[in-house]
Amino acid sequence: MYTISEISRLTETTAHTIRYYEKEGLLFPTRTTSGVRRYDETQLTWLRFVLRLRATHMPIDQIREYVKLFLASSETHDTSLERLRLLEAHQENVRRQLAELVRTEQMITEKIAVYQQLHPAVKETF
Amino acid sequence: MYTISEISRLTETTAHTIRYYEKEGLLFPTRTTSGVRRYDETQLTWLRFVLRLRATHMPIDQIREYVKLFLASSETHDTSLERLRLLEAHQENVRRQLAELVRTEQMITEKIAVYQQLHPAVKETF
DNA sequence: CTACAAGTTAGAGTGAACTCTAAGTCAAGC
DNA sequence: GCTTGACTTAGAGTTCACTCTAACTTGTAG
Repeated sequence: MYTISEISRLTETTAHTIRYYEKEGLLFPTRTTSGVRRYDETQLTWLRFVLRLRATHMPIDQIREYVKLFLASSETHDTSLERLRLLEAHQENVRRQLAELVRTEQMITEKIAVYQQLHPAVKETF
Repeated sequence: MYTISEISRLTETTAHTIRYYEKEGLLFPTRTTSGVRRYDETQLTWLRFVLRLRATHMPIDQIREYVKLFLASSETHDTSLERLRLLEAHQENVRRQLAELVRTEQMITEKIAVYQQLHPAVKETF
């Protein structure tokens, strides 16, 4: 079981942010009798997953939605299909971002090539 | 020469945002005698470049820095090397984002595969 | 000439995601 | 027992990038 500072160090995320995520309904650490947060491996793995989703610009609202579906799932009401849909939607998003980045990377590379030649005849357009 | 609404349509950007970019020192349209903005092809091309940089999360501050260097460049003081450095820095950034996205895309694809199997033996961990 | 669409401005407001503050509690080592 | 440092909270503040408002002026079609 980890304290917040250990989790903070392990994920390179400030304790502030980790508490913020909890307040936003993304994390559920257990507490000691005196109210101190304790995180197990499952929570650590989950936080790492969340950070990955955040790094690829999935809004906190949507991540919370995913968590709520997970917690709401039961024998009588299976939410796995809805969670699958959420993941697929984000996958689509990630792929769009990828396409955008690839195009921009090419554009920058071309521009850099122009600068590197520094051929006086090359007309700079910003 | 285009009006702001034409530029807005051509770049799928609101006129509000285009004016905002001008206030932030990214755009320099000419003006009619009565003060109405007019954009030429160069400005259109440049705006498209800016939007590309923004779509890949280059901060407005850095884009402005690039513009300032461009405008400051002269026979006596060539800023092309500094501009090259800025572009290289952003290229590095774009590549980091790319790596992040590729990793996350793989992770989501794996997770989706798990959901799609819906094998009861598969232990879900969020 | 008039209507009205489209332009202008300064500056206020918004939303997302943190980020920090202040005031306090608690656990461990000396 | 005392100090130190890590933890707790509610809530305020910050940053970024827009986004909008209100009051006004200008361009154009009928």
